[in-house]
Amino acid sequence: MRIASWNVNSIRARVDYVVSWASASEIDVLLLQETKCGDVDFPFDAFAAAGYTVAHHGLDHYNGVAIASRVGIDRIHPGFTGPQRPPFDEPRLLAAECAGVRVWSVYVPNGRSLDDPHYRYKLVWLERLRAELAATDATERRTVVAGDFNVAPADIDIYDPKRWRHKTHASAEERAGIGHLLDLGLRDVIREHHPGPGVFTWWNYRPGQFEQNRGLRIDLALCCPAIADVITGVHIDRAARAHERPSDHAPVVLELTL
DNA sequence: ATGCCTTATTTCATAAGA
Repeated sequence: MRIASWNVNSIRARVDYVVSWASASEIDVLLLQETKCGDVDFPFDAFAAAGYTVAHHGLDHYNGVAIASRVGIDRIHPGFTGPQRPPFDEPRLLAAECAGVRVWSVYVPNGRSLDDPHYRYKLVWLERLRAELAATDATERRTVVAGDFNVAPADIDIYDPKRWRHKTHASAEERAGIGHLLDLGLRDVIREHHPGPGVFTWWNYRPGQFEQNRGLRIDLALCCPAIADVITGVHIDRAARAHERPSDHAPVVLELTL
């Protein structure tokens, strides 16, 4: 079974490539972030033509998350449990069950800068995600929580840590937010399978950044122990980032044997 | 010190991303 996660930076801008990539890569379950469209504008037909059923949670041209599956999908749950006051009602979280695995597509708020109100929002959002996962016994059942977490968990996840020392994505508070998710018992399987430096999932669009591998590892796949134990490979598909008119994120592919 | 690029919509400008 293959489960992938990809921040596509607008699904409508590159739906043909995303669907063809998923088919060619034999992805069974694809978690998408930043679809940047409302439900009525999501290109369901293009996915259906390739055999994927899609659950989408989007509102307008910001945020938006989806789960595309060719192995069935049910128990779809958008957002946090219960009514949410703005901005916690932004479409950034979607859970569903696919072939016996509970999958979560996650798009953590950016934070913008350490002195911006969005930074505090980001920290609270991460804590709410922790509470949501704890309430659903995420570590007790087959669970994959993947997406764009907008946090580089450690200095090794940044091409130039000094440059990011006082910026969002690298602060101790944000890293603690990720740490609390791991404290639940979830495991960072990208890092487990790729312990060395230079392992990134995002590169700035500016010229040369990708070519020189000046990136960040901010897309994560956090798995319960039962899933983490049966993962046979983790692949960050840099070819997709090298494609014409790409997303600024590369897809992360998990190969597992259930 | 700042912009570089890309997306979308309120388009020849702005907000947001990370």
